[in-house]
Amino acid sequence: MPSPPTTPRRSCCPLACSLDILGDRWTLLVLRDLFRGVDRYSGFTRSPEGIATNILAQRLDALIEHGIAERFVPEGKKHPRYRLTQRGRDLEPTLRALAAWGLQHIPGTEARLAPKDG
Amino acid sequence: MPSPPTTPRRSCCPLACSLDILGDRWTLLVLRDLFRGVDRYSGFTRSPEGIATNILAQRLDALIEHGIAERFVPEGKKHPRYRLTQRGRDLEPTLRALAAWGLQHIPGTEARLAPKDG
DNA sequence: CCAATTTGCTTGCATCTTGCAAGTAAAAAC
DNA sequence: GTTTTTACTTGCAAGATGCAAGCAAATTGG
Repeated sequence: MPSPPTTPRRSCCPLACSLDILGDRWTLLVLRDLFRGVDRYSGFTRSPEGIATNILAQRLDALIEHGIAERFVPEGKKHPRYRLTQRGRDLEPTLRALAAWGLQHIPGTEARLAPKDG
Repeated sequence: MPSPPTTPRRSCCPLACSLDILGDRWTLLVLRDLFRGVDRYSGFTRSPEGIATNILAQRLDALIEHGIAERFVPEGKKHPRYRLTQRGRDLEPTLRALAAWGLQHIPGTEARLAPKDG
């Protein structure tokens, strides 16, 4: 469920609205990690970009609030895990398109997000 | 020609590098306008999101610096115009994917970027 | 079972980025 | 040739980000 718009939206343009949610330097990287199977807080912090923990906490909360990811606690454990929802998985084409562009146009980039399988 | 990385890149991940260039709330909206055929400074400011002029100038400069857009002056005119380069046009799949996601998942959004034609 | 380590955060603060409102000189329109 | 528009720049307040600590609960190791 997308809660009522937290950030007042700038327009009804779907691109603008998407950017209200995803348009910053970190959110899509957290998404990328989720796609790769990272599911624990400490996992995200180990990615090479080195996200600060306060930013990470904030981004995870926002992703959950927007229904893109969810928190869950595995049987018999206490530490929470994170996973994508369907809404989050639907962002795969976006991530692939962006990554493909980077790979093609930015020298020195290397593919990591698996081409077809995870 | 991509000039030597202006912003020190956070990693060699193509997604991260793309986000170093495009990952903010305005850049992709300027791109959207360019795709729609907006080619003048004042045109961008009339989009419903209402970009501030200092941000616009900054973003246009960055897009040009990264070879995504270019400035040109039409015959007999003095005021500059802007257009996408091939590198910029290659971002179309990304814009479409993001817009499609917004359209599908964010209530109250309306399509504008033409489905096939411009 | 108990000590040591890891995890999942929060807090504080300096710095960078945004947003808003004016201001301006050159260009274009009338 | 006077009015309007255009394409910016500047200044400043407010918000976001980055970094380093700090901390209690959870997990690991012996």
